Amino acid sequence: MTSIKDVAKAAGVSTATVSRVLANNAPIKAETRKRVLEAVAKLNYRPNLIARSLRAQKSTKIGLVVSDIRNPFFTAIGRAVEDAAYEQGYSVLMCNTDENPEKEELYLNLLYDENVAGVIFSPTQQFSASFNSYDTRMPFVIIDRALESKGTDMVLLDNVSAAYELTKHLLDNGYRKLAGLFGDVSTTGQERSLGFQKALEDFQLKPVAAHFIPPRIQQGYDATIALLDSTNRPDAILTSNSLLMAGALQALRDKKISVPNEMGLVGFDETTWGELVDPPITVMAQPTEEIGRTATELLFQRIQEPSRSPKTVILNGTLLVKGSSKKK
Amino acid sequence: MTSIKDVAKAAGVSTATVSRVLANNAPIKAETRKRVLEAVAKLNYRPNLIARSLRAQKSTKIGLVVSDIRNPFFTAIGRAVEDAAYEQGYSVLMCNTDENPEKEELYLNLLYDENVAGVIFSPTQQFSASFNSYDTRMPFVIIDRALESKGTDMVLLDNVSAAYELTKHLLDNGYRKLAGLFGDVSTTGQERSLGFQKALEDFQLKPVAAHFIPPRIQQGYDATIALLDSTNRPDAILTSNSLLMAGALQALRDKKISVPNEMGLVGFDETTWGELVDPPITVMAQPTEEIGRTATELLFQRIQEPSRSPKTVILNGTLLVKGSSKKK
DNA sequence: TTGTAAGCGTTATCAC
DNA sequence: GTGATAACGCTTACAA
Repeated sequence: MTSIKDVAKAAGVSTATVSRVLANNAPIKAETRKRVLEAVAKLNYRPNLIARSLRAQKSTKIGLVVSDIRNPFFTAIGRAVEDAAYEQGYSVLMCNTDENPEKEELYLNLLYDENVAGVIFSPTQQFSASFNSYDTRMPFVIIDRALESKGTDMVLLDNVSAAYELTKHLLDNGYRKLAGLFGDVSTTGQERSLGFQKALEDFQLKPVAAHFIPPRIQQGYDATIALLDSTNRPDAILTSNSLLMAGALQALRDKKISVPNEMGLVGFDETTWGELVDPPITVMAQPTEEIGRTATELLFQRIQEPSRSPKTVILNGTLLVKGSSKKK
Repeated sequence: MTSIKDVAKAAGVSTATVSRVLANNAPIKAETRKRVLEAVAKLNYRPNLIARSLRAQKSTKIGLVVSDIRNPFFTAIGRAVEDAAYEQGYSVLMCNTDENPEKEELYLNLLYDENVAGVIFSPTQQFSASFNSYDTRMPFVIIDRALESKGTDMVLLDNVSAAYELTKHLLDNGYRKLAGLFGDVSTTGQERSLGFQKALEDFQLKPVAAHFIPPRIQQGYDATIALLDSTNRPDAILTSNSLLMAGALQALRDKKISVPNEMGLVGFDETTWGELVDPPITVMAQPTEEIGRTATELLFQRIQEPSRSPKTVILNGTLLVKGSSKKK
C-alpha cells in the first residue's frame, strides 16, 4: 500500500508538506505543490482513512440503524441518507435491528467502537428509556419515531395530521365503520391512531376497532381476519404501515372481500406493489427522500456543533388517492 | 473515551499486558489477569477497533456492494450476509451502486480505503473488464452475476436450469408464443435467456421475442407495451427479475389483458407483492438466505487463506407455481 | 511472566 | 514555507 511517506520521498519533501498540500490548509510554494501533486498522481496515492480517523479522533462514516431493512420505507430512507452523506464525503454503515432492543444496543455499541461520526436511528419504544446514556457519547438524529426525551434531533412525519387526512378521506367517501391497525413498537403507531380518532370524532363517530399489534405481515393478516369475523364488521380499514397493509390485503383476498365496495382500504407508505394490486391502494406517502436528507443534514450540523440546541423537523405526507378507497 | 492506557493504570500493569489479556494469546499470571479484567469491567473499556485495524492492517468489517438496495432480492441477501458476518464478529458496510460502473469503482475504492477485510459484490458487466486490478488488493466474492475471468470466488444460481424449468412450466401449461424480458447489465440475464431458448427448442419452438433491457420497472413496462402492440403478440411473458415483472404487470393492467388466460406470466424472485396481486405470480424463488450465507463463508475462507484456489458455488432455485401461469 | 518501545498512516505543533 | 516530531490506541518483537 502506498503511504504518505512514499509520496514524500518521491516528491523530495516531508510527510508534513504532503499532508498540507492535500489538506490545502497552509501556504505552500506553487512549485512544491506541483511536485507533490505529481507524485500523488504518479503513485496513485489515496490517504488511508483509518489512520486519518485515528489521528483525528473522528471518522467520515455515519451509522444508519433501521428496524427493518426489508421495509421499503427504510430502504428508501437508506438510499436518501447514502446520497446526502456521500455528497459530504461520508460513507454509511447500515444496520438492521429487526425491532429488537437487544440488537439495537448491540449495533449502537458496534458503531461507537467503529468511531462513527454520528448515527441516524429509528428506535423501538422499549429502547427509549435507556437512550440517554448513548446520546452523550455520539451525535444522534432520530427518524420516524418520536423519542420521549426531547434532548435529541429528530425528523418526523406529522403523523396526527397525516392519519387525520387519510381517515377523513375515507369518511368523505361514505365509509362509516372504520377499523385501524397500528404498530405497537413505536410512538408512530400511537400518533397515527390519534389522528384516526380525531377525524372520527369530527364526524361524531367512534371507531369499530383500533388495534395495536406488531408491525408485521402476519399480524396484519390475523387482525384483519378477526375483524372480518367479528359481529361488528368494519366497512373500511386503515393500516399504519405497508407490512400491515400487505397482511390485511391477503386476509381480504382469502375471505373474498371486494375492495373498495365491501371494504375500503387506506394505509401509509408508497410501495412497488401498492399500485399493482387491484384495486391500487390509497396511501399517505411519506417524503422519504426529504426525511433521509434532512436527517443527514441535521446530523452533520450536530457533528460540527455538538452543543447546539436540539431541533425537531416535522414533515408532511402526501395523500395519493387510488381505487381502494372510493366506492363505485 | 477510555483507552488501554487507563485500564493499564487502573490495574497497575503495562498496556502490553492488558493487550495480552484481552487477546488471550500469551501466558499471564492468573492474578494479573484478574486485576486486568476487573479494571476493564470497572472502566467499561472496549477496545478501539479503528486503532486495532490500523495496527493489524486488517479490520473486522466486510463490504457488501449491491446494485440496487431497493430490489427485494438484494435486501434479502443483505440480511443473510449481515447475520452470517455478525456470527463471526464482523460488521457489514452495505453500499449501493445503482448499476453504475462509476459508482462501483467509487465504492470499491472507498471500501479499500476503509481497510475492509473483504467484499461481497454483484458487479455490472461493464465492470468485469477492469476487475482484475482489484481482486489482487482485497479478497472478493462475487454474487448473483458470473464474472468473465474465473479467478474469483462466486456464488451463483444455476440460471440456465432455473430459466429452463420456468419456461418448461409455461410450455407444459399450453402456452406456445413466449416472450422473454432479460436484464442487460449482467451475465445473469444472458444465462436466463439461454435456458429460455433451450426449453423452447425442446418443444421445437422459437421465442416470439427475447429483449435485453435495463432491469428497471419503466423498461419492463415499455417493453411489454411494445409486445402487446406487435403483430405477433405473445401468449406468455417471462421476466428475469422482479422489477421487470412489476413493469410488465403494470402494462398488462393498463392494456386490460387478463392473466393467466390472455397472457401467462412467470418471473424470478419472491416478493411481498407477488402473492398479493391477482392472480399471484408464479416465480423461480432464489435461496437468498443460502446465497448470502455461502458468500460470507467463502469470503472468510479466502481472508484466512488468500492463496486457496477460487471456488464457484452453484445453487438451485425453487419453482413456486401460482395462478399466473395456468389457464383456467 | 511482564515491561519497554517501535510502528501502523495520519495530522498538528513547534521550530527554523 | 517547510521539516522534525509527537501523538491518536493498539499490538508485538525484544528484553528483562
